[in-house]
Amino acid sequence: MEAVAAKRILLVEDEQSLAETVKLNLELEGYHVTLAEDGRAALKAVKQARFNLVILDVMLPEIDGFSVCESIRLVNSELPVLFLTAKNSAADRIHGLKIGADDYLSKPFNLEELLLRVNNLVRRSTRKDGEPLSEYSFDGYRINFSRHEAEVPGKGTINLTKKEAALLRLLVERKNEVVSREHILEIVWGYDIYPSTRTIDNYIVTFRKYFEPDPSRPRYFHSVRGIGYKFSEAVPAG
Amino acid sequence: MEAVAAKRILLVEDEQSLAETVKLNLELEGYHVTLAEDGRAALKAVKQARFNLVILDVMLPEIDGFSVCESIRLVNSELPVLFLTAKNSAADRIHGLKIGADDYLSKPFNLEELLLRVNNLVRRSTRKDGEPLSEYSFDGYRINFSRHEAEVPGKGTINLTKKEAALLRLLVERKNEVVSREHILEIVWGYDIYPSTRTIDNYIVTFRKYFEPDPSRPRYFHSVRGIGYKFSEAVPAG
DNA sequence: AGCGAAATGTTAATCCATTGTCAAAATTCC
DNA sequence: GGAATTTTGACAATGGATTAACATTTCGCT
Repeated sequence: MEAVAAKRILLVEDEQSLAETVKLNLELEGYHVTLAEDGRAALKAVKQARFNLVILDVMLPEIDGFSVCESIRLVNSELPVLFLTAKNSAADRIHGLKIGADDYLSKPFNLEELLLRVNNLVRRSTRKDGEPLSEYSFDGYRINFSRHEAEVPGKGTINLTKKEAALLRLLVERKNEVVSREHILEIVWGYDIYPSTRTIDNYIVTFRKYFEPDPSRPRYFHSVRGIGYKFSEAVPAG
Repeated sequence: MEAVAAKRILLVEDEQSLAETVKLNLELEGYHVTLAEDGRAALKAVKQARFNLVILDVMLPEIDGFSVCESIRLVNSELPVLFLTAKNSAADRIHGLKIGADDYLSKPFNLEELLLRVNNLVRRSTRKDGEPLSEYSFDGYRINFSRHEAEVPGKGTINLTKKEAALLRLLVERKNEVVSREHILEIVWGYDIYPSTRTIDNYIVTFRKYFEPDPSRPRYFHSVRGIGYKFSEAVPAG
């Protein structure tokens, strides 16, 4: 039985004592909490590490919480954001929700309520999607993830290694979507492992060798610069 | 192009006029709304049909909302539940959240806020694999942010780069509003990067090439002199 | 109206971070 | 210990982001 990795929360709050209280309580709930004291630090943190939730104060030095949320949303639409703020007019709440917040709690807040709402958001966002794919076919190729095999017309059967199978499955399960390098690391490698970014590319190279008729002009395994990779079933050749 | 099935909401509220108002507004948002006037009817409805969200009043004849929620949770732990109620003590909210509510809004509530929270809950819970979390369509164009693609009738599919996607998204999210150059720089580029303002124009040029039938006479990407840019869905041609 | 300044449109060229590639090193697994 | 697998590091190649330069439009001003 493997231990479940602690969910990670980015807490953005400049008020020292409040931040400490919240952090402590979240940690008691089993979360791993990173603290950022202003908007700039928050954006930096989001770029560098992977979080399951961001708790954002609105009134921050430097960059306000709303802007931080907007910036996050342009790049990452999945990451749940919870606003925690003294601004409590309906207009503020609506603004927050409109720019992509998932919840909005106003100060002074009840700690237990915060924890419950946090649990909700984290639970919802980390829920597994359906059955893991065990087999997948496209254009005559056939991949069997549980057996770690791939059949390639003309080439015969290829044995996939563990990591190959894991990464391939991830890309196929998210077919047509761009999967970010961060996400790949999170899922295939795990949170606290940081292999050099060359590592991922190497697997892509391998996949291209396996599946691409012309590896230098990929039809299936596309790279999206600055973000990650995308597996897509080929479109009819032009 | 397949039509997306309307999301289904079960609204449990005994107060006639309020129920009607909420129902109407949810329907305007494109939801299919079923109304139940008491807890018993609510439970029956949940058994008979599939819903994407339940909006529950707490004070109900026959069976109160809390009990309804608990019953639902015994059978279905996924179905999002939103409480909508006059009971607004912290204790009530906590109780609601504890027994499995996903959100808790107290009367009197702001209608827009309700709609936003409903959207949130439904969107997150109905996301299936491969379904984009964020897509935007207008006039036959289709922009898919999770794929970083735009479909243009007649031209096929265009790949969007990182910055293109970010800026496009910002403009689209603010459709019909003017977004200032300063704001664009802040949100898309960040706070310590100052590219020449020509840079933004270049992206606009690109967008016009992608989307405008006649790039020199923009219908979608308008510049507002001295301020910034505005994306607007085309109005009927004059 | 006509002029000039300022803002925006447009193109092409440059720069540089990201990715492709491969061989060698490190690690893991029998 | 030896084979398979994974990771790293060096270098090349690529393509997206940015800028510079020039064209055009807009708008205030007389």
